Amino acid sequence: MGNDRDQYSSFLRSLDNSELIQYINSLSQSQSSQLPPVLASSRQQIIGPTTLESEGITSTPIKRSNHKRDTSQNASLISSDPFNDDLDENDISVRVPANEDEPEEEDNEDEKDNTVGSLHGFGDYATYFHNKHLKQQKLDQEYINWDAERRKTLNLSTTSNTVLSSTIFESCIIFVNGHTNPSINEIHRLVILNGGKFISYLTKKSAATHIICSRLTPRKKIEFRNYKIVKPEWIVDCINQGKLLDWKLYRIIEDIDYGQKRLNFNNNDDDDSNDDPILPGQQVVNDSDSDEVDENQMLPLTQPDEEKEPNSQFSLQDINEEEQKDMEKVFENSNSKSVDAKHPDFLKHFFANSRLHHLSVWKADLRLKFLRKIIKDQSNSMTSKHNTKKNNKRSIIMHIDFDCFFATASCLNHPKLDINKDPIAVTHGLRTSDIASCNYVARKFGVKNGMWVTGALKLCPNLIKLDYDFVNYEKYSNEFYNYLSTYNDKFDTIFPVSIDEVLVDITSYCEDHDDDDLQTLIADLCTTIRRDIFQLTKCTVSIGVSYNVLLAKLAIKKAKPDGYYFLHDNIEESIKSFSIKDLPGIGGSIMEKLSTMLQKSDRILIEDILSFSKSRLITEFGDKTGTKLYQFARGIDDTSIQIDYSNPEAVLGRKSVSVDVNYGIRFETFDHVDDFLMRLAKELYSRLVSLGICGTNITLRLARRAPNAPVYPPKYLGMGYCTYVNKSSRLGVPTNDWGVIGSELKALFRMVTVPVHELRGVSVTLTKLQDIEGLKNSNRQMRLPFNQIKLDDQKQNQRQEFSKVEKVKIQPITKLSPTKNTATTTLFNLSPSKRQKQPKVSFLEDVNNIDWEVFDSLPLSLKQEIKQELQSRGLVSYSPVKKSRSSSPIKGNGITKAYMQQLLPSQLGAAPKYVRVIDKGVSPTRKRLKLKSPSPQKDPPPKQVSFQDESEGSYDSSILRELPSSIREDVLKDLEYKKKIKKFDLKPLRQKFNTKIEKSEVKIKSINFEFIKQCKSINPSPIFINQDPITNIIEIKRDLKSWIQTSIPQQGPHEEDINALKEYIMLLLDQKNLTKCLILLEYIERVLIAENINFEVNDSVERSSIEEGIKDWYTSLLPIKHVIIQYSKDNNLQETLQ
DNA sequence: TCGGTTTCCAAG
DNA sequence: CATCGCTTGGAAACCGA
Ligand SMILES: Nc1ccn([C@H]2C[C@H](O)[C@@H](COP(=O)(O)OP(=O)(O)OP(=O)(O)O)O2)c(=O)n1
Ligand SMILES: [Mg+2]
Ligand SMILES: [Mg+2]
Repeated sequence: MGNDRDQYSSFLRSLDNSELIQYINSLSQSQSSQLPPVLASSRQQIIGPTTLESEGITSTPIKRSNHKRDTSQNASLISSDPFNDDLDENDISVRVPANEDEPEEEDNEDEKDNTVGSLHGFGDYATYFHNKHLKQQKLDQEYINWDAERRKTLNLSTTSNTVLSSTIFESCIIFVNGHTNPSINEIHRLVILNGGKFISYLTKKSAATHIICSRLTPRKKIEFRNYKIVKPEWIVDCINQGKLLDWKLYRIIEDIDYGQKRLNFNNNDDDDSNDDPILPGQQVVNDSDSDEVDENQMLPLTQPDEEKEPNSQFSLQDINEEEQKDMEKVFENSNSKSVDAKHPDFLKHFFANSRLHHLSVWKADLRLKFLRKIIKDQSNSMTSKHNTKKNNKRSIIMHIDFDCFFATASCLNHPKLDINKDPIAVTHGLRTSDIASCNYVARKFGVKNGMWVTGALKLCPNLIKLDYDFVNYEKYSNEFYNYLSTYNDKFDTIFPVSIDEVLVDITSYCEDHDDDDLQTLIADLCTTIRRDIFQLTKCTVSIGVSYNVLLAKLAIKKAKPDGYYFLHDNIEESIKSFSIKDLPGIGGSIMEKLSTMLQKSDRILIEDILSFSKSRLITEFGDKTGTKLYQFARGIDDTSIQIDYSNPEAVLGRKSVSVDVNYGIRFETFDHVDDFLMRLAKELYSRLVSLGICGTNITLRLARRAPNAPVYPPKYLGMGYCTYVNKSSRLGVPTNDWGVIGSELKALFRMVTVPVHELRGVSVTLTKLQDIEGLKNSNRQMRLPFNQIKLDDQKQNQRQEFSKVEKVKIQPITKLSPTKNTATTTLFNLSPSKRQKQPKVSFLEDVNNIDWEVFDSLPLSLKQEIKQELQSRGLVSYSPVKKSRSSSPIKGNGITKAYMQQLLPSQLGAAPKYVRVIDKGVSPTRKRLKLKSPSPQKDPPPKQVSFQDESEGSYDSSILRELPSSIREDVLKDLEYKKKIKKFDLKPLRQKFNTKIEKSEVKIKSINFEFIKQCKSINPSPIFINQDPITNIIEIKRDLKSWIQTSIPQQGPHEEDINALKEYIMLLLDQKNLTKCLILLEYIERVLIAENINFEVNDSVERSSIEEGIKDWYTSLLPIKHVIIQYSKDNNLQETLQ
């Protein structure tokens, strides 16, 4: 099936835009005669329940029966379809809902997937490919004939041309993969002119004899392992020498195969390692011990509860609130059994208890503080000591880290326990719960951080489990960092690594000290620091010191627990016995690979990899990783923690913001997912606001239950073993608007087609970040993009709301589909006899609209492919990348590179209030954390720092939408605003429209293979009469739409623009492309109507302006319509243009 | 070969 | 009952042209 899928996507790729649209259209057409029959047979998808489900509709029996009626109607309509077999099969597979009264069926999803998937397995595609294939062969033959003809007429001397007609490749079927030289078109030409067959798709039936390619990715290597794969030179040489040369001389694959091992290896990691720890040391624990285990673990477990109250020294209110919430939670739990991500407060609850979340937030906060300090220092004293530091001197790095931090800290809540004697671990649960930190007593048994409790208990049955105490962790850490800050003047850099660890550059501190001197100096320093921190926190830290970061980290390994170590002489020798895993950046994966390379199953030591050459390591691990391995093994590390003071943000500024949840993800319906995505968007929004940034790129990452993984993973509400899918989209403009983000996320989710019940994890990442300050500055000039975003957003929301709320409305559309289909069909046929007068509604149907309805009901596999294809062409409406690119006039301008979006003039008084409301509701977790923080560094950031200024930075389109209309009116009435649009955007758009026409002219010539173009020019053949040779109808539509949307508020289109459109239409008519004219015109009218609806709710002033614009549009269209009608009359065609 | 996107890995 | 498997960044792999 994977192969089939590849073929299908390459089929999709092979279509030009018009063809692709036609194809998608055809999926909804019961009697498309223009397109391969296979397409018509796909029509059955219309009736699937997916549309309803995917839009979150609880379908009513009435509606469903309507669907059924449609089905039978369609089936009977096309009973003459030559591919009736398929149809019957489809009809059989149509589920007869036994209990139509049940609005939601979860298994529905399953069934639909299976039946539709298998149904669509391949029969249909194969048929299509076959037809396509035949067509290609026919074209090839025609070209050969034409070429022969050409030679004859031109009396071409055969000697001057290496391309001779011959039969060299008579027995060959050639397929080209990827980029080649000569190009695929050239190879195509060469092959068919020399007797060979050329195929564009690798179907099973028409297996190629040879595959031509220059470079193979590992994956393709596996895919093509049964083919003869040769370099392009083979073709050229064969022709030059006039005979078929041995392909083996041109093979591209050496006999070595790396691919497989990696694959297996990847399958092995993850959960299994947790379940069955294969650890060195004491593993011999009998099951008979388990009785004791229970006793031991129950006893200490009760202790944390007794001592919960002492924590409440901070912000009593918060604690009380939290307890209240917890009570509610418990109450709700008892009712609904479980709190998973469906619960509205899940995020808050989850993050409040997630250690990893805390670690991440802490780390980010520390980094931010650090960055601010740097900036402050820099502006305070330009002649900083850092500039005078000697670079040639070897640096000295100190690594300070708390010993088993969580364990130690939690243990302080339990005076009866001895951290040095009792085996202690911090964890939530009893069995499949992670151990965040275990003390060194437990580690002697082989217990490790990150291990599951069950695994740890096997190693250390007496393990004592303690609760988390995030508040105290933070407190101790603050003591730690505050203490270190007293060394600010002495140390070069104090770089925060995490809540419990720092890297310190003490090069200057150690300056002017000889070796002996240096050792005592460092010993004193370490002793002092360790003593002081212990006094402050009652927690022990260890310190490692050496000449670079790598060695410092290795040194601390030796120092722990509760010690320090200065690794200074005989370095290469003394690091030999470290495990590979001790090297920073070398984890389980690399270690596994090394162990297979070395055929060594136990611990890999540094000395083991000294034998590998640098080049060997690079070929195995890649450029950087290989080099790093090689150098690390020799104690070499050029990682610097020195800050580039001229541009601190380059190193320290964050590059992405994300919200991940891979726990508790259990959804049944699309509604659940949509709601959750919205909540994620809001969470993201609140983080963005508090950071004062916006982002341009959004990525949705989904974890899906792996095929072989159990539905219920070992860990309660855990994710289990998963496969992952990423999908990203460029928003075109920076935003922090949760409405925009949420809509985009929903759209992305629909693209990746992970069944809702298989979902185990969701994460959202925003990248291409920009400071909100910078955006505000260019605000005035750049309102248009914002306007577009808003419209896009509205449109998307409208689609959702539309189907969700207004069931009545959706029904006519569904019912209309047969009617509309005939309308569309006539467009393609241009057959007057078939034409009938259509009600206006159906006439205004459009690919972008109908098809989404139909599209949503397609089988997931199909949907995915088509979506991908659409998006990769930038055709999908919810991926407005091209539009924003093309219509953004200031793009690329160095200073104002931030083009504006959501910011409104800051004199709008009411907005900030609104912002705060949103802010509060949206980010409770974060807020709470901040409040609780006993940090004394809460003072407002220095003026120089460009972050912050939350209240002002939060104008965005979601806010605009909900602003009182009076304010919105002010915005939209703003004359300057409109002028700007005219000035900055309309003209470029008009230019663009003109170039579009030019481009389409060019494209006509180059749209297919070169030989076809030649073929066409000599003999205007009818080959393409049914195809639309003019490029990119959707692109044009896209431009049309933005043109319409921007021009409506300006009381209609500019005259020149209309003229351009008219010329374009006439050009199309010249090419006898009435079809496209009609499509475009229909589209314009449809957009106008849609815009009309969009503004329906607005107040009267704005309303009248809009109406005026729309009216002007209709007026402006009249001449164009006239042109078309005239053309129709001239050609004896009736049209239904009104 | 190049640039954009997706996948993988690591760390705390 | 359980359990709270995040977040960021770098690098490799992939992919299309
Ligand atoms: N997989 C992990 C790793 C760490 N942590 C938390 C708990 C640790 O206490 C804290 C600090 O991480 P360290 O790597 O510093 O580990 P410890 O401080 O626990 O032990 P060590 O003595 O090795 O530093 O981060 C966690 O929750 N999960
Ligand atoms: Mg530690
Ligand atoms: Mg640490």
